[in-house]
Amino acid sequence: MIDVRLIRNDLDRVRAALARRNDPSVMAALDRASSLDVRLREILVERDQLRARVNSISKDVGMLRRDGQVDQAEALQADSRQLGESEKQLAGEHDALNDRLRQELLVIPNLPFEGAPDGTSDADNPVVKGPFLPESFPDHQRVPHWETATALGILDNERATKIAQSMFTMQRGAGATLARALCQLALDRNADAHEEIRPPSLVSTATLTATGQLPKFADDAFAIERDDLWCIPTAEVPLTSIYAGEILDAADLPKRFMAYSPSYRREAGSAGRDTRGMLRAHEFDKVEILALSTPEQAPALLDDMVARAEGTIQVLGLPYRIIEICAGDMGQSHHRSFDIEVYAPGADAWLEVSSISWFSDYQARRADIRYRPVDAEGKPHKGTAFVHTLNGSALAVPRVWAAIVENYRNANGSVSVPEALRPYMRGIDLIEN
RNA sequence: GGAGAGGUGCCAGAGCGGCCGAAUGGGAUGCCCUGCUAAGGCAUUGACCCUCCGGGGUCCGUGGGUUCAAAUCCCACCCUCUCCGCCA
Repeated sequence: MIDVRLIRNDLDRVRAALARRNDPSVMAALDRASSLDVRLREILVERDQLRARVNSISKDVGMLRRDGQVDQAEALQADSRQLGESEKQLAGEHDALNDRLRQELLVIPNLPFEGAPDGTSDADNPVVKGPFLPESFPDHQRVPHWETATALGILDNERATKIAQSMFTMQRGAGATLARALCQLALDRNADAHEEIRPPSLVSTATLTATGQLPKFADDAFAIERDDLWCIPTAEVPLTSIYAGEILDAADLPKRFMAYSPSYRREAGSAGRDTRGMLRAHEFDKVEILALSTPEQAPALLDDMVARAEGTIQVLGLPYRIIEICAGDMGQSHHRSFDIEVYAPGADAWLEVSSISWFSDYQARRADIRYRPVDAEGKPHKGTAFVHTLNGSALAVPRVWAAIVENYRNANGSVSVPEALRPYMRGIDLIEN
């Protein structure tokens, strides 16, 4: 969430920044938050003054009783009881207002990065690198991966649906091996700078709130209500909260993590879209990279993470482009965001295979992840500050899998295994019937 | 799942309902002493909120309650540890 003091001290700037998101409901929430904050502070001051009086009377009562002056003590107690009543009432009002303010703040999105492009939808996202495409695609690559893969026996979505539900997938044989090889490749390529984590795939409500999915996007997540747990929609969720509620040393930053994990999404708003093949599923595998950093370190880390995701796509030899997300199309928590898209000639579509984002201190404030800042000489400042968080997919398996099946399809219907994956394929370099 | 014990500051650990934001020890930092090292002396050492910058308030696992007053009493929940049960 954004800093309420920013709303208090520089409402115009916040309003201007959020206006770029092009969402009237956000502006309304901002106005409500602003006036709630004003009233909240009035009540806070009043409540604290009452508390101060109760505290000081109570001290006097204690002393009078010790000195045996029971009558005077009881008179003061009667006073204090009265004050206590009004204090209790004010405290209740304060807590109620505070809850309402927090609810408003939780749905107010992050301020977009000043340099992020303007725009209102994905149509306005500029291509900032590429596209890197071959001159043309032969006809044998113009076959959708679900046809090729089903024919080769490496994709069996019919049975996945029987076992679970629609929008679940199942890879078999070399297809399953290929999926796992992609994970292994992505992990190996990022192991130089990241600690590997195997996080929980089910998390608490607090954890899912920290990264921004709750309360606003509850319908997008699978809930295990009996146990008050949620299926993670991405490893970003547990990784971000590793240091929730903790204060880190500046010298330990950046902290960089990578994790393979399954990801679960209800895809509530996308029934019927991209339902074929591997393009959109309720469960998929992904390798995520993530950093906790100082504000100063964040921009360079963002570049580095984009370059890492791009490098993996390059080494797989897939056609791709990089787009920057415009202010009106950014996710709620995002400050600045880039997508890598791979071209799938069979489906004739650009597939988003990686999204790398900088969240400034938005998630860290929700998760309460702080650090002790230091000055130029390395001496600690007074106080603490929130870290910045960044994360992105190092590799999202299903869409890359799909793009490989389409781009590496041979004229006879077989699929070649990209060089970079062969070490992980138990000697399989051609997938055929 | 059953039985028991426990959750206090960076760590360990004390804490009678008021004199407790909290003893004591350790650690860390600064200064002093010391030829160097070891030892020693002194001091500092939590976070957060509001502020008319004088100050005021909150936090002893979390949330409620009792009381003029709660780390301390009561209730619920969470977590940790030990034993038993179950189990990949």
